[in-house]
Amino acid sequence: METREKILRAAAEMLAEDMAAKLSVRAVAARAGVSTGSLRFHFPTQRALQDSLLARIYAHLLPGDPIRDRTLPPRERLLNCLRQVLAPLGTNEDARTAWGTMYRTFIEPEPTEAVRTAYLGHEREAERRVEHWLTVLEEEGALPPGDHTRNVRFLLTVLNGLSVERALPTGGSVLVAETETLNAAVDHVLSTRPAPPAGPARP
Amino acid sequence: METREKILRAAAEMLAEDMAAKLSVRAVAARAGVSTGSLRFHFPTQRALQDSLLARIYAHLLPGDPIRDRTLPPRERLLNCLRQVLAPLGTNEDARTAWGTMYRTFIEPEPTEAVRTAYLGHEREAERRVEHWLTVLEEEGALPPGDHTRNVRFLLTVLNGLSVERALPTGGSVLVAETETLNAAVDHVLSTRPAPPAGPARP
DNA sequence: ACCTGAACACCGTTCAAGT
DNA sequence: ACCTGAACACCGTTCAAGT
Repeated sequence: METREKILRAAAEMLAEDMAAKLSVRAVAARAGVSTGSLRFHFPTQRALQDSLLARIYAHLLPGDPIRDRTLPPRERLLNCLRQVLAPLGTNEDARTAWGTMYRTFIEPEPTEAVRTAYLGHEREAERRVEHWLTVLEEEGALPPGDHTRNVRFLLTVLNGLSVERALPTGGSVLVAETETLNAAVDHVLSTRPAPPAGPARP
Repeated sequence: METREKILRAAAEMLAEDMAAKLSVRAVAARAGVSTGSLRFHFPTQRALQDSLLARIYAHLLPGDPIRDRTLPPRERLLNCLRQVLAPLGTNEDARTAWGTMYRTFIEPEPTEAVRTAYLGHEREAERRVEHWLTVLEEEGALPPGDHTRNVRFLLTVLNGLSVERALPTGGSVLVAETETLNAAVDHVLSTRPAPPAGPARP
Protein backbone atom coordinates (compact mmCIF):
# COMPACT_ATOMS: atom_id res chain seq x y z
CA MET A 1 0.00 0.00 0.00
CA GLU A 2 1.25 3.48 -0.75
CA THR A 3 2.50 5.53 2.12
CA ARG A 4 -0.02 8.26 1.50
CA GLU A 5 -2.85 5.79 1.87
CA LYS A 6 -1.32 4.25 4.98
CA ILE A 7 -1.16 7.68 6.56
CA LEU A 8 -4.76 8.55 5.72
CA ARG A 9 -5.98 5.23 7.08
CA ALA A 10 -4.01 5.54 10.27
CA ALA A 11 -5.48 8.99 10.80
CA ALA A 12 -8.98 7.73 9.97
CA GLU A 13 -8.62 4.91 12.48
CA MET A 14 -7.55 7.29 15.19
CA LEU A 15 -10.47 9.56 14.42
CA ALA A 16 -12.87 6.62 14.45
CA GLU A 17 -11.63 5.58 17.89
CA ASP A 18 -11.92 9.11 19.22
CA MET A 19 -13.68 11.93 17.41
CA ALA A 20 -11.44 14.36 19.23
CA ALA A 21 -8.17 12.50 18.72
CA LYS A 22 -5.04 14.57 18.51
CA LEU A 23 -3.67 13.66 15.06
CA SER A 24 -0.24 15.16 15.68
CA VAL A 25 2.52 14.54 13.17
CA ARG A 26 4.32 12.09 15.38
CA ALA A 27 1.21 10.23 16.53
CA VAL A 28 -0.13 9.66 13.02
CA ALA A 29 3.29 8.86 11.60
CA ALA A 30 3.90 6.28 14.33
CA ARG A 31 0.50 4.68 13.82
CA ALA A 32 1.07 4.51 10.08
CA GLY A 33 4.58 3.18 10.60
CA VAL A 34 6.31 5.95 8.67
CA SER A 35 8.59 8.81 9.59
CA THR A 36 7.46 12.34 10.28
CA GLY A 37 9.46 13.49 7.27
CA SER A 38 7.59 11.08 5.05
CA LEU A 39 4.29 12.32 6.36
CA ARG A 40 5.39 15.86 5.59
CA PHE A 41 6.38 14.83 2.10
CA HIS A 42 2.84 13.70 1.33
CA PHE A 43 1.08 16.32 3.40
CA PRO A 44 3.16 19.51 3.41
CA THR A 45 1.28 20.81 6.40
CA GLN A 46 -0.74 19.38 9.23
CA ARG A 47 -3.76 21.19 7.97
CA ALA A 48 -3.36 19.59 4.56
CA LEU A 49 -3.61 16.21 6.24
CA GLN A 50 -6.72 17.08 8.19
CA ASP A 51 -8.37 18.60 5.13
CA SER A 52 -7.69 15.55 2.98
CA LEU A 53 -9.03 13.33 5.71
CA LEU A 54 -12.24 15.21 6.34
CA ALA A 55 -12.83 15.75 2.63
CA ARG A 56 -12.66 11.99 2.18
CA ILE A 57 -15.01 11.35 5.08
CA TYR A 58 -17.58 13.91 3.98
CA ALA A 59 -17.43 12.75 0.37
CA HIS A 60 -18.19 9.24 1.52
CA LEU A 61 -20.96 10.57 3.73
CA LEU A 62 -23.01 12.62 1.29
CA PRO A 63 -22.66 12.42 -2.46
CA GLY A 64 -24.60 14.38 -5.05
CA ASP A 65 -24.19 18.06 -5.75
CA PRO A 66 -27.41 20.02 -6.30
CA ILE A 67 -25.49 23.21 -7.04
CA ARG A 68 -24.68 22.15 -10.61
CA ASP A 69 -28.26 21.36 -11.58
CA ARG A 70 -28.75 24.10 -14.17
CA THR A 71 -32.40 23.19 -14.64
CA LEU A 72 -33.18 25.07 -11.43
CA PRO A 73 -32.70 28.76 -10.72
CA PRO A 74 -29.70 29.63 -8.45
CA ARG A 75 -31.91 30.38 -5.49
CA GLU A 76 -33.51 26.95 -5.51
CA ARG A 77 -30.18 25.21 -5.97
CA LEU A 78 -28.53 26.95 -3.04
CA LEU A 79 -31.64 26.21 -1.02
CA ASN A 80 -31.39 22.53 -1.87
CA CYS A 81 -27.73 22.46 -0.89
CA LEU A 82 -28.55 23.91 2.48
CA ARG A 83 -31.36 21.44 2.91
CA GLN A 84 -28.94 18.64 2.11
CA VAL A 85 -26.86 19.72 5.07
CA LEU A 86 -29.83 19.62 7.41
CA ALA A 87 -31.37 16.44 6.03
CA PRO A 88 -29.05 13.87 7.64
CA LEU A 89 -29.82 15.45 11.01
CA GLY A 90 -33.32 14.09 10.83
CA THR A 91 -36.10 15.53 12.96
CA ASN A 92 -37.33 15.19 16.52
CA GLU A 93 -35.89 11.97 17.99
CA ASP A 94 -33.10 11.69 15.44
CA ALA A 95 -32.12 15.32 15.68
CA ARG A 96 -32.10 15.03 19.45
CA THR A 97 -29.70 12.11 19.53
CA ALA A 98 -27.57 13.71 16.81
CA TRP A 99 -27.29 16.80 18.94
CA GLY A 100 -26.54 14.59 21.89
CA THR A 101 -23.34 13.32 20.33
CA MET A 102 -22.52 16.80 19.05
CA TYR A 103 -22.92 18.14 22.56
CA ARG A 104 -21.00 15.37 24.28
CA THR A 105 -18.17 15.50 21.77
CA PHE A 106 -17.56 19.20 21.35
CA ILE A 107 -19.35 21.18 24.04
CA GLU A 108 -19.47 19.15 27.23
CA PRO A 109 -15.78 18.17 27.50
CA GLU A 110 -13.11 20.68 28.39
CA PRO A 111 -12.08 22.29 25.12
CA THR A 112 -8.63 20.79 25.12
CA GLU A 113 -6.45 21.35 22.14
CA ALA A 114 -7.51 17.95 20.85
CA VAL A 115 -11.20 18.77 20.99
CA ARG A 116 -10.64 22.17 19.53
CA THR A 117 -8.68 21.07 16.50
CA ALA A 118 -11.07 18.20 15.88
CA TYR A 119 -14.00 20.59 15.78
CA LEU A 120 -12.15 23.17 13.73
CA GLY A 121 -11.48 20.48 11.17
CA HIS A 122 -15.20 19.86 10.74
CA GLU A 123 -15.86 23.56 10.65
CA ARG A 124 -13.30 24.11 7.91
CA GLU A 125 -14.78 21.31 5.86
CA ALA A 126 -18.23 22.84 6.19
CA GLU A 127 -16.82 26.20 5.17
CA ARG A 128 -15.20 24.65 2.15
CA ARG A 129 -18.51 23.16 1.02
CA VAL A 130 -20.46 26.40 1.31
CA GLU A 131 -17.62 28.30 -0.31
CA HIS A 132 -17.79 25.87 -3.20
CA TRP A 133 -21.48 26.54 -3.75
CA LEU A 134 -21.01 30.27 -3.72
CA THR A 135 -18.09 30.01 -6.11
CA VAL A 136 -20.18 28.05 -8.59
CA LEU A 137 -22.93 30.67 -8.40
CA GLU A 138 -20.32 33.37 -8.85
CA GLU A 139 -19.02 31.69 -12.01
CA GLU A 140 -22.55 31.70 -13.37
CA GLY A 141 -22.94 35.36 -12.59
CA ALA A 142 -25.70 34.75 -10.07
CA LEU A 143 -23.41 36.19 -7.45
CA PRO A 144 -21.02 39.12 -7.94
CA PRO A 145 -17.34 38.14 -7.78
CA GLY A 146 -15.36 38.83 -4.62
CA ASP A 147 -14.67 37.47 -1.20
CA HIS A 148 -17.44 35.21 0.13
CA THR A 149 -16.19 34.46 3.62
CA ARG A 150 -18.71 36.80 5.18
CA ASN A 151 -21.59 35.08 3.45
CA VAL A 152 -20.13 31.66 4.24
CA ARG A 153 -20.03 32.42 7.95
CA PHE A 154 -23.52 33.84 7.77
CA LEU A 155 -24.98 30.75 6.14
CA LEU A 156 -23.18 28.42 8.54
CA THR A 157 -24.58 30.31 11.50
CA VAL A 158 -28.08 30.04 10.09
CA LEU A 159 -27.55 26.31 9.58
CA ASN A 160 -26.33 25.96 13.16
CA GLY A 161 -29.39 27.81 14.40
CA LEU A 162 -31.77 25.66 12.37
CA SER A 163 -30.10 22.45 13.45
CA VAL A 164 -30.47 23.18 17.16
CA GLU A 165 -34.06 24.18 16.54
CA ARG A 166 -34.61 20.74 15.06
CA ALA A 167 -33.47 19.22 18.32
CA LEU A 168 -35.41 21.56 20.58
CA PRO A 169 -39.09 20.95 21.38
CA THR A 170 -41.23 22.40 18.68
CA GLY A 171 -44.50 24.23 18.46
CA GLY A 172 -45.96 24.16 14.98
CA SER A 173 -44.44 22.81 11.81
CA VAL A 174 -40.66 23.02 11.89
CA LEU A 175 -40.47 22.60 8.17
CA VAL A 176 -42.32 25.72 7.07
CA ALA A 177 -40.48 27.93 9.54
CA GLU A 178 -37.24 26.36 8.41
CA THR A 179 -38.03 26.96 4.77
CA GLU A 180 -38.91 30.57 5.40
CA THR A 181 -35.69 31.20 7.29
CA LEU A 182 -33.62 29.43 4.66
CA ASN A 183 -35.33 31.55 2.03
CA ALA A 184 -34.49 34.69 3.93
CA ALA A 185 -30.87 33.65 4.27
CA VAL A 186 -30.53 32.75 0.60
CA ASP A 187 -32.26 35.98 -0.37
CA HIS A 188 -29.79 37.92 1.64
CA VAL A 189 -26.78 36.19 0.15
CA LEU A 190 -28.01 36.49 -3.43
CA SER A 191 -28.78 40.18 -3.06
CA THR A 192 -25.58 41.41 -1.46
CA ARG A 193 -22.43 42.28 -3.27
CA PRO A 194 -19.45 40.59 -1.56
CA ALA A 195 -17.36 42.64 0.84
CA PRO A 196 -14.38 44.69 -0.38
CA PRO A 197 -10.92 43.30 0.55
CA ALA A 198 -10.74 44.93 3.99
CA GLY A 199 -12.72 46.88 6.59
CA PRO A 200 -14.11 46.02 10.04
CA ALA A 201 -17.81 45.49 9.33
CA ARG A 202 -20.91 46.55 7.39
CA PRO A 203 -21.17 45.81 3.68
CA MET B 1 0.08 49.42 38.30
CA GLU B 2 -0.83 45.92 39.38
CA THR B 3 0.65 43.09 37.41
CA ARG B 4 -2.73 41.71 36.48
CA GLU B 5 -3.69 45.00 34.92
CA LYS B 6 -0.38 45.29 33.10
CA ILE B 7 -0.91 41.87 31.60
CA LEU B 8 -4.46 42.61 30.46
CA ARG B 9 -3.37 45.88 28.88
CA ALA B 10 -0.44 44.30 27.12
CA ALA B 11 -2.76 41.65 25.69
CA ALA B 12 -5.34 44.28 24.72
CA GLU B 13 -2.67 46.31 22.93
CA MET B 14 -1.50 43.31 21.00
CA LEU B 15 -5.07 42.49 20.03
CA ALA B 16 -5.66 46.09 19.00
CA GLU B 17 -2.60 46.06 16.76
CA ASP B 18 -3.58 42.75 15.25
CA MET B 19 -6.98 41.17 15.78
CA ALA B 20 -5.43 37.80 15.03
CA ALA B 21 -2.38 38.27 17.28
CA LYS B 22 -0.93 35.18 18.81
CA LEU B 23 -1.16 36.06 22.54
CA SER B 24 1.22 33.32 23.63
CA VAL B 25 2.35 33.21 27.24
CA ARG B 26 5.82 34.44 26.46
CA ALA B 27 4.75 37.14 24.04
CA VAL B 28 2.22 38.69 26.40
CA ALA B 29 4.49 38.32 29.41
CA ALA B 30 7.35 40.02 27.60
CA ARG B 31 5.11 42.85 26.39
CA ALA B 32 3.80 43.35 29.93
CA GLY B 33 7.30 43.16 31.34
CA VAL B 34 6.57 40.25 33.68
CA SER B 35 7.63 36.64 33.83
CA THR B 36 5.68 33.76 32.42
CA GLY B 37 5.27 32.40 35.92
CA SER B 38 3.71 35.64 37.06
CA LEU B 39 1.31 35.60 34.17
CA ARG B 40 0.34 32.06 35.13
CA PHE B 41 -0.18 33.13 38.70
CA HIS B 42 -2.82 35.67 37.67
CA PHE B 43 -4.24 33.63 34.81
CA PRO B 44 -3.94 29.94 35.62
CA THR B 45 -4.46 29.04 32.01
CA GLN B 46 -4.09 30.69 28.66
CA ARG B 47 -7.82 30.43 28.15
CA ALA B 48 -8.44 32.24 31.43
CA LEU B 49 -6.47 35.15 30.06
CA GLN B 50 -8.44 35.23 26.82
CA ASP B 51 -11.73 35.02 28.71
CA SER B 52 -10.89 37.91 31.00
CA LEU B 53 -9.85 39.93 28.02
CA LEU B 54 -13.03 39.26 26.02
CA ALA B 55 -15.23 39.84 29.05
CA ARG B 56 -13.65 43.26 29.49
CA ILE B 57 -14.09 44.12 25.84
CA TYR B 58 -17.75 43.10 25.78
CA ALA B 59 -18.47 44.91 29.03
CA HIS B 60 -16.95 48.05 27.59
CA LEU B 61 -19.04 47.53 24.48
CA LEU B 62 -22.51 47.25 26.01
CA PRO B 63 -24.50 50.12 27.63
CA GLY B 64 -28.21 49.96 28.66
CA ASP B 65 -31.61 49.88 26.89
CA PRO B 66 -30.62 50.19 23.27
CA ILE B 67 -33.77 50.19 21.11
CA ARG B 68 -35.13 53.59 22.20
CA ASP B 69 -31.82 55.40 22.00
CA ARG B 70 -32.69 57.80 19.18
CA THR B 71 -29.12 59.09 19.04
CA LEU B 72 -28.15 55.96 17.14
CA PRO B 73 -29.41 54.89 13.73
CA PRO B 74 -31.93 52.01 13.74
CA ARG B 75 -29.37 49.56 12.46
CA GLU B 76 -27.02 50.14 15.37
CA ARG B 77 -29.81 49.97 17.90
CA LEU B 78 -31.12 46.65 16.66
CA LEU B 79 -27.56 45.39 16.58
CA ASN B 80 -27.04 46.36 20.20
CA CYS B 81 -30.26 44.65 21.21
CA LEU B 82 -29.14 41.44 19.62
CA ARG B 83 -25.76 41.73 21.29
CA GLN B 84 -27.52 42.20 24.60
CA VAL B 85 -29.14 38.83 24.11
CA LEU B 86 -25.83 37.14 23.52
CA ALA B 87 -23.88 38.98 26.21
CA PRO B 88 -25.21 37.13 29.28
CA LEU B 89 -24.27 33.86 27.62
CA GLY B 90 -20.64 34.73 28.16
CA THR B 91 -17.93 33.04 26.18
CA ASN B 92 -16.10 29.73 26.26
CA GLU B 93 -16.50 28.25 29.73
CA ASP B 94 -19.63 30.23 30.60
CA ALA B 95 -21.25 29.61 27.26
CA ARG B 96 -20.45 25.93 27.54
CA THR B 97 -22.09 25.50 30.92
CA ALA B 98 -25.02 27.64 29.79
CA TRP B 99 -25.49 25.34 26.85
CA GLY B 100 -25.07 22.38 29.16
CA THR B 101 -28.17 23.31 31.12
CA MET B 102 -29.95 24.19 27.90
CA TYR B 103 -29.15 20.77 26.51
CA ARG B 104 -30.00 18.82 29.63
CA THR B 105 -33.21 20.75 30.14
CA PHE B 106 -34.72 20.84 26.69
CA ILE B 107 -32.94 18.45 24.34
CA GLU B 108 -31.77 15.42 26.28
CA PRO B 109 -35.04 14.48 28.02
CA GLU B 110 -38.03 13.04 26.23
CA PRO B 111 -40.06 16.01 24.98
CA THR B 112 -42.95 15.40 27.36
CA GLU B 113 -45.76 17.91 27.45
CA ALA B 114 -44.12 19.52 30.49
CA VAL B 115 -40.77 19.96 28.77
CA ARG B 116 -42.41 21.16 25.63
CA THR B 117 -44.52 23.86 27.23
CA ALA B 118 -41.62 24.99 29.39
CA TYR B 119 -39.46 25.49 26.35
CA LEU B 120 -42.20 27.08 24.33
CA GLY B 121 -42.58 29.59 27.13
CA HIS B 122 -39.00 30.67 26.78
CA GLU B 123 -39.30 30.73 23.04
CA ARG B 124 -42.38 32.93 23.15
CA GLU B 125 -40.67 35.30 25.53
CA ALA B 126 -37.74 35.61 23.15
CA GLU B 127 -40.13 36.15 20.26
CA ARG B 128 -41.92 38.85 22.20
CA ARG B 129 -38.68 40.68 22.82
CA VAL B 130 -37.59 40.65 19.20
CA GLU B 131 -41.11 41.51 18.07
CA HIS B 132 -41.01 44.51 20.40
CA TRP B 133 -37.83 45.82 18.83
CA LEU B 134 -39.16 45.46 15.32
CA THR B 135 -42.40 47.19 16.32
CA VAL B 136 -40.50 50.17 17.70
CA LEU B 137 -38.53 50.43 14.49
CA GLU B 138 -41.76 50.13 12.53
CA GLU B 139 -43.28 53.02 14.49
CA GLU B 140 -40.29 55.13 13.57
CA GLY B 141 -40.66 54.23 9.93
CA ALA B 142 -37.35 52.42 9.82
CA LEU B 143 -39.26 49.28 9.02
CA PRO B 144 -42.34 49.11 6.80
CA PRO B 145 -45.54 48.19 8.67
CA GLY B 146 -46.84 44.64 8.46
CA ASP B 147 -46.35 41.21 9.91
CA HIS B 148 -42.89 40.66 11.40
CA THR B 149 -43.08 37.04 12.42
CA ARG B 150 -40.93 35.94 9.53
CA ASN B 151 -38.18 38.35 10.49
CA VAL B 152 -38.54 37.47 14.16
CA ARG B 153 -38.02 33.78 13.43
CA PHE B 154 -35.08 34.63 11.21
CA LEU B 155 -33.35 36.71 13.87
CA LEU B 156 -33.97 34.10 16.56
CA THR B 157 -32.44 31.42 14.38
CA VAL B 158 -29.36 33.57 13.82
CA LEU B 159 -29.13 34.14 17.57
CA ASN B 160 -29.44 30.41 18.18
CA GLY B 161 -26.66 29.77 15.70
CA LEU B 162 -24.37 32.36 17.25
CA SER B 163 -25.05 31.11 20.74
CA VAL B 164 -24.08 27.53 19.95
CA GLU B 165 -21.02 28.84 18.22
CA ARG B 166 -20.08 30.52 21.45
CA ALA B 167 -20.23 27.18 23.21
CA LEU B 168 -18.38 25.29 20.52
CA PRO B 169 -14.59 25.39 20.37
CA THR B 170 -13.48 28.47 18.53
CA GLY B 171 -10.80 29.24 16.03
CA GLY B 172 -10.02 32.89 15.59
CA SER B 173 -11.76 35.89 17.01
CA VAL B 174 -15.38 35.20 17.96
CA LEU B 175 -15.95 38.92 18.04
CA VAL B 176 -15.40 39.88 14.44
CA ALA B 177 -17.20 36.88 12.98
CA GLU B 178 -20.16 37.44 15.27
CA THR B 179 -20.35 41.11 14.46
CA GLU B 180 -20.26 40.47 10.74
CA THR B 181 -23.01 37.89 10.91
CA LEU B 182 -25.18 40.11 13.11
CA ASN B 183 -24.65 42.91 10.62
CA ALA B 184 -25.73 40.69 7.78
CA ALA B 185 -28.87 39.64 9.66
CA VAL B 186 -29.80 43.21 10.58
CA ASP B 187 -29.14 44.35 7.04
CA HIS B 188 -31.49 41.74 5.75
CA VAL B 189 -34.27 42.63 8.16
CA LEU B 190 -34.00 46.36 7.56
CA SER B 191 -34.07 45.98 3.81
CA THR B 192 -37.05 43.67 3.39
CA ARG B 193 -40.67 44.70 3.39
CA PRO B 194 -42.70 42.38 5.63
CA ALA B 195 -44.45 39.49 3.94
CA PRO B 196 -48.01 39.76 2.64
CA PRO B 197 -50.64 37.82 4.66
CA ALA B 198 -49.97 34.47 2.96
CA GLY B 199 -47.67 32.64 0.52
CA PRO B 200 -44.89 30.06 0.95
CA ALA B 201 -41.72 32.13 0.47
CA ARG B 202 -39.85 35.02 -1.13
CA PRO B 203 -40.54 38.61 -0.18
C1' DA C 1 10.80 10.25 -6.35
C1' DC C 2 10.40 8.88 -1.93
C1' DC C 3 11.87 8.41 2.81
C1' DT C 4 14.56 9.07 7.24
C1' DG C 5 15.35 11.20 11.72
C1' DA C 6 17.72 14.81 13.95
C1' DA C 7 17.37 19.65 14.72
C1' DC C 8 14.96 24.07 15.21
C1' DA C 9 11.88 27.25 17.02
C1' DC C 10 8.07 27.46 19.07
C1' DC C 11 3.98 26.09 22.51
C1' DG C 12 1.43 25.80 27.52
C1' DT C 13 2.15 24.32 32.03
C1' DT C 14 4.68 23.12 36.31
C1' DC C 15 7.47 24.10 40.15
C1' DA C 16 11.36 24.87 43.38
C1' DA C 17 13.13 28.94 44.75
C1' DG C 18 13.24 33.62 45.88
C1' DT C 19 11.01 38.38 48.02
C1' DA D 1 0.94 36.83 48.56
C1' DC D 2 3.39 37.60 44.64
C1' DC D 3 7.03 36.77 41.34
C1' DT D 4 11.00 34.49 38.92
C1' DG D 5 12.97 31.61 35.31
C1' DA D 6 14.42 27.07 34.33
C1' DA D 7 12.63 22.70 33.05
C1' DC D 8 9.27 19.52 30.98
C1' DA D 9 6.65 17.57 27.51
C1' DC D 10 4.80 18.54 23.78
C1' DC D 11 4.00 21.02 18.96
C1' DG D 12 4.73 21.76 13.41
C1' DT D 13 8.22 22.41 10.14
C1' DT D 14 12.79 22.14 7.93
C1' DC D 15 16.49 19.81 5.87
C1' DA D 16 20.86 17.27 4.90
C1' DA D 17 21.32 12.75 4.03
C1' DG D 18 20.11 8.39 2.44
C1' DT D 19 17.67 4.76 -1.19
